[in-house]
Amino acid sequence: MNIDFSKLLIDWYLENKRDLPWRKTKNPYRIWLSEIILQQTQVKQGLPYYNRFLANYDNVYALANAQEDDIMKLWQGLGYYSRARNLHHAAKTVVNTYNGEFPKTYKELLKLKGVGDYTAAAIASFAYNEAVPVVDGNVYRVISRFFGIDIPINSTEGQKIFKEKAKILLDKKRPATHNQAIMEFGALMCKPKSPDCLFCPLSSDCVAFQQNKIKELPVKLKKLKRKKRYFNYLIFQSEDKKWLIRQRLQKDIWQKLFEFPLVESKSTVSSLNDISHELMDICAADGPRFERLNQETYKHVLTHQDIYADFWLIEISNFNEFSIPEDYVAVDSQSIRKFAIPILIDNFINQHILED
DNA sequence: AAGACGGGGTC
DNA sequence: GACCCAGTCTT
Repeated sequence: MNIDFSKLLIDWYLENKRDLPWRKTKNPYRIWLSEIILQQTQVKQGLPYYNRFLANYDNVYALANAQEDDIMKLWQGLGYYSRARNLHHAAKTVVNTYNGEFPKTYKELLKLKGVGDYTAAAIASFAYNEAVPVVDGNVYRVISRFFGIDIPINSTEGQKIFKEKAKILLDKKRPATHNQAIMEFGALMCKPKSPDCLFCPLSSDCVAFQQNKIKELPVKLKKLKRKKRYFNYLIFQSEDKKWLIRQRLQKDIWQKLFEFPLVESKSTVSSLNDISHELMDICAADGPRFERLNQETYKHVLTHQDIYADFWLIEISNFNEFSIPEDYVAVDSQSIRKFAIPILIDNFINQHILED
């Protein structure tokens, strides 16, 4: 049965697989890079980032020697920015601790920052053909449906059950191909919505298909408390059209990205009188002119929060007249492009050409 | 064991 | 609006 399952999967895979660059190499650096980028990210979204990273950082030494801010800039727009920070950290580990050679086993790979259970198994099997099963969202779905398992895939018990199952199913003779196959199968055939069961090579033995439970499986616990946050960005603009930005360093969203001076409020505010900021005290004590630049409040949706953002213009003669704290950087419409910024800010800049 | 962490795509 | 995506780390 295991052999049948894997053989059918692999036969299907060899006929139907997509042509993806990280499948053409055994280079652990490239495989690792692709796996980090593809965490919680669709191939279509990650592919251009993979190519850009490789064009800029051809090998682990180049990446380890890079400036973190440059890596963040290259990562801009991909989300889950801890991946980029951990990527850099792990690159330095490989260079400094492993003498530039990637660890060659699942167990050792697991020690790298940002490399968890899935990614360690992916690298170990793809690059070194180690017989360890990958268990990602696709694998959970395929196994859940094929065996008709309705234990929640994101429960502790579910994780254990599905990982055991994946291990039993693995074709130990060709783990790399098997792992690629089951994930590709989940991505292209056994999709979350409207899977192609009529063309599925496994449908005759698929419990979910036979019992008409495709729509019910897999089961997933949903526990998402969303909160609303209200951001008021202050665009301090000098007469020579420069703006102040600052890096986010607190333990919060967008860590290490840059943004305009920010005041968070309990709800949307109708004027700047309702908020205060250190820079307003420093630069604009005598009631400066200000206006709201955006017509509609921006709504930016994240996993755990909805952000409502307004942008306020505060015109200043010249930053040199004031003692601006050192963590602020003055940029113009060109130089701000060098900094990693959240997509929300990027959208705003693109929609409001604040130049002449 | 539960929360936090982005942005894009689909239905 | 709800769900999903080649998950991991922190608390």
